[in-house]
Amino acid sequence: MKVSLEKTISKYIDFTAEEFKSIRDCFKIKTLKRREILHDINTVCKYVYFIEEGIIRYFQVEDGEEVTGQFFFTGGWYTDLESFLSNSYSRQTAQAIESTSLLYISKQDLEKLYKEIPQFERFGRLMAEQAFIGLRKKTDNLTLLDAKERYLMLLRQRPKVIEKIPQHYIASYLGIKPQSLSRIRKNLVL
Amino acid sequence: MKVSLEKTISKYIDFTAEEFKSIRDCFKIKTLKRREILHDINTVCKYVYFIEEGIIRYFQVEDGEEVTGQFFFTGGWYTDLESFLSNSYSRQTAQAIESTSLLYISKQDLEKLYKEIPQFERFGRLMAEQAFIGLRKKTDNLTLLDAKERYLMLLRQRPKVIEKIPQHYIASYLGIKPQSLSRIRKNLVL
DNA sequence: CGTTCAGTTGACTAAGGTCAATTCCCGTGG
DNA sequence: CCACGGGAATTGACCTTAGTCAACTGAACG
Repeated sequence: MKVSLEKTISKYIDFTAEEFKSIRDCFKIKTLKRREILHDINTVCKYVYFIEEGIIRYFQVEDGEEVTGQFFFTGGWYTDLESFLSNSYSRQTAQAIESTSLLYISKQDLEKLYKEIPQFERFGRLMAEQAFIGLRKKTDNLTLLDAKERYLMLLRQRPKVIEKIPQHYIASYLGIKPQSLSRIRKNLVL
Repeated sequence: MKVSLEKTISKYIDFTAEEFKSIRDCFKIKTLKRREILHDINTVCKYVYFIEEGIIRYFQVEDGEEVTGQFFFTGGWYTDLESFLSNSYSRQTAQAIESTSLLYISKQDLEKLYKEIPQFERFGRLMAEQAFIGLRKKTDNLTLLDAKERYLMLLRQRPKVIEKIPQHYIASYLGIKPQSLSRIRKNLVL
């Protein structure tokens, strides 16, 4: 089921029907098939994407090997913030894990909303704060837990990742190799 | 040398002299001696701190062992964002590495500024965005590089950390043991 | 169907950890 | 100002966790 942009934003700020209209008018629609690329490494990420339905992952490549950084599900937001803010070339690739429908907004339009709708700046702040807190959770797990504990934490806190995502992507997200994840899972079952 | 709050904020937003007065009036002064605790684990972090001069680190404890998460220098900002925003008990401790003078603002006063000075909300957004990007750099290094590469990256990108911070804190920040860092440094010199 | 790629398993390797002894340095008290 | 005590850093020997390489199985898709 598609998630509504209006409902999602209204959880954070209040706005009138006209205000929402001018918000909604800034977003365009895009759909991706399974495995299609949303934006590629070495290009500037020019948009912020809202996931109406589907799953996006991003990954970086190190020594010829994909390292998955994060998974974003229905109702979530994706951008490469550094590339988006500074117009620098992105060092990550974003890809649909299953067929995905997105709404996306350009930097110009986002800045227009920041100016025109005072509380939208607040929305931007709240999103950035939540993104920071989410990333802190990932970093804390990486620095404080070993591989098995990280897997169990993911299982407990984000079971949807375990259900929906191919195991070799999960392995690289956890900072281990697919073989190691396979062994961890084997030892849990026995 | 102390860094000015006014100059620091004015890099991000414009404000009048009166507006800055009401900003400045929200901050109180605090000084810490070397090794003094700024805020402790299992307490709510009620303030955002601006470092006029000095160095703060925060650490978490796992299996009885301190794991340093980050170092903050003169001109930087510190808070436990998750604890601050949700009034939850902090899982980290912040401590002065050398004698440090701080300005700090409460949540009430910060929210007052967000309401009274429209562009201050923008300042909050920009700070949160920069915090996110900084944390991404740390996380990327942890997931993409091995211990030696992480040390070299730190040496290249933040030499001040290497100069000013005791080595066993740097080790845990890099996700390794002091003995391993000592060996990495030894191998570089030879 | 057959090809391809994900996942599993086994044998071995390597990066970094652990334990312990030693040296070094620096802050504190006499 | 100096001496000393204790934590920081170093080093060696050995261990553990996760990685590597390779073979095999299985499911999915064209």
